[in-house]
Amino acid sequence: MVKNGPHQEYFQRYLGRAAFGFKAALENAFREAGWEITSPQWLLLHALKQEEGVPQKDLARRTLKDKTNVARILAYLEEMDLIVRRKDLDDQRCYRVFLTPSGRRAERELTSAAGKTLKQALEGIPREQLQETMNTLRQMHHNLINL
Amino acid sequence: MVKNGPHQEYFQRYLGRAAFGFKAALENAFREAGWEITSPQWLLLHALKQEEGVPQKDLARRTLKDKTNVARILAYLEEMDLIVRRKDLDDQRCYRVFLTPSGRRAERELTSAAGKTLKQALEGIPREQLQETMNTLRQMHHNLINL
DNA sequence: CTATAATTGTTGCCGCAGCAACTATTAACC
DNA sequence: GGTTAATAGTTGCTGCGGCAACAATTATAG
Repeated sequence: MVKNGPHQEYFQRYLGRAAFGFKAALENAFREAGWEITSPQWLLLHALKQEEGVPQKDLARRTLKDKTNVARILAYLEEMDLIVRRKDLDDQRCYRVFLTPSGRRAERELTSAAGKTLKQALEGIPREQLQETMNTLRQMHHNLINL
Repeated sequence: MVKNGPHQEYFQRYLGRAAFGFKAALENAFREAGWEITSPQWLLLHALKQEEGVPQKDLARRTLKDKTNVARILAYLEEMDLIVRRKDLDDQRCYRVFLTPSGRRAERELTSAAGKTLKQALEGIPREQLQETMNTLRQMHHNLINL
């Protein structure tokens, strides 16, 4: 505790700054690409691209978001004509969510911009060090879920 | 891009989960310690402990928060009797923010709980790997600020 | 000394996020 | 078949976070 204390406090700070800074950089890149889209909105579009026609519940599970939240973000995306929600005829409780053509275009361009941003963020970091870092983050997440 | 793409996408996911999971674990630990305090609120208390009597502007800079946000969080903390704001007599524009006795006690107990939580989160991760990870996160943040 | 500019903090608006309570629909049980 | 339980989604409330506009105070320029 005495030996590790200071290191740990720095760790916490760096983790927060990296995560937060990346989110900001993402939204800047999106804006420069001509899309006024937030990072949570993009995450939903991205999840939707990988599995279209699913009910909101599944999107929530995939993106680790609250179902309430997913509903509201989808409402925004629907206003922007990036997605559509259609009632499932077999189960009238749930919607089936689809990308519109412009939603598909948005997802493609935004994902491309996100890829470039991530590449810039990781510039100058050796491959093995990156792998090591991912192991750390994964272990950390694993430690936290049983808590 | 083709070779690093998948790694990078995982990186992004792990970073988000680690940061997010830690925040949740923090607030659980706070609750178990008997304090209904959020992690941003604790960060402000912690910053205040290190430098008391400063105007809100300085707290905002130190915690990387918007001044608007600091004002609102301080309002909550003041309602809970953890801090007090007194007008600076020399410069009537700004307040001087102080911890109350129970605020000082809260900061001590919360910081202790946070230290334990961080220790648990980093359990089983070798020292050098942790150092390497911190270097990565620091480099990442550095890459991002000029963007 | 006065007019302008910079600063400190607040308010309003929007968006993300979690929780609890609610409606509507489907499933399960007897 | 009809009551009960489970599920999908929405609404309300609260708190974090950023941005723009604003009032009040101080600093600066002429």
